[in-house]
Amino acid sequence: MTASGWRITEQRRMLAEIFAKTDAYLSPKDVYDQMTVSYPSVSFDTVYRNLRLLSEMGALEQFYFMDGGLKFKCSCLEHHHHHLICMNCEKTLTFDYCPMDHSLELPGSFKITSHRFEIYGVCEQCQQESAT
Amino acid sequence: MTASGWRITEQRRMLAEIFAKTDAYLSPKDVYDQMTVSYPSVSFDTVYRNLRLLSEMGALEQFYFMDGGLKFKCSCLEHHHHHLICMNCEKTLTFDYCPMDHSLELPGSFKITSHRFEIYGVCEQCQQESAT
DNA sequence: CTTCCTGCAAATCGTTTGCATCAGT
DNA sequence: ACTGATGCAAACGATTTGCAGGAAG
Repeated sequence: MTASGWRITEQRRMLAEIFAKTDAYLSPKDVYDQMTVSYPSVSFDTVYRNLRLLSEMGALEQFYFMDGGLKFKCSCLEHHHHHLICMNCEKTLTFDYCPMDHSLELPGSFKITSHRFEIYGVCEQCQQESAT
Repeated sequence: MTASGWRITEQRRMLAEIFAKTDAYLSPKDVYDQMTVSYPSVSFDTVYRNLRLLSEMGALEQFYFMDGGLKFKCSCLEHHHHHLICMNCEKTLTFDYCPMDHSLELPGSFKITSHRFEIYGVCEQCQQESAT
């Protein structure tokens, strides 16, 4: 997976494992916190460097939340899709509906290059937990 | 406009004018730069304070771009709508289509609280200018 | 053994806060 | 005059950079 020209270090292997295990968006701090559990000596900048490296390689999706906070998520495989994002646990669910597939009536000759569509809310699990 | 309990200062009047004149998203720095032209002594924190104040009052829409950068825009009147955003000049066009009006097939019992839909590209004017 | 990666410390950027002074009412 | 707003400087959090030592190939 990381074997495309880059060295496989323990830190990178650990990073990959963390993202393989979750379908949530993680902030650099989330990742750092998880890393330090089993590897207390990692430094914050190594986390940053490797997150950036992995997202430039395309292994991670990088993304800024509603509140401007930076997050990363495993981008494994994946065709075009959008996300449901739980505001509580920040796990994501994907769905295939894309508003761009529909004939939007857009003002004049605007050249479209990209779009962004996300739905925010509370996932089933978090609803149950908060109901207790 | 600002007369709902707050003092009308020259800085605030100027802020309002800047936003009244444009339909672009402006970063705090954009605003600051425009303010200093005719009022060189404003401070950055006053800009921040008033931007925050005006968006809490609902006069400005606050928003984090694709790149995580904070932006503001006049929210005058306005019913529910979404934006076309020019990546070049950051002006915005609004349109009424909303993907949430359509029956999306979403996974299970996710409780939706909000959504975000934006289209990015290049506006007509910027296309013409770059064509020269 | 060489090169890349790491950890540390310091730099930077955007934003916020505390405080004394100044301006609006 | 009173109170809230401003400007300054310093604090702050998140992210980036330079550099010397350490590990992967």
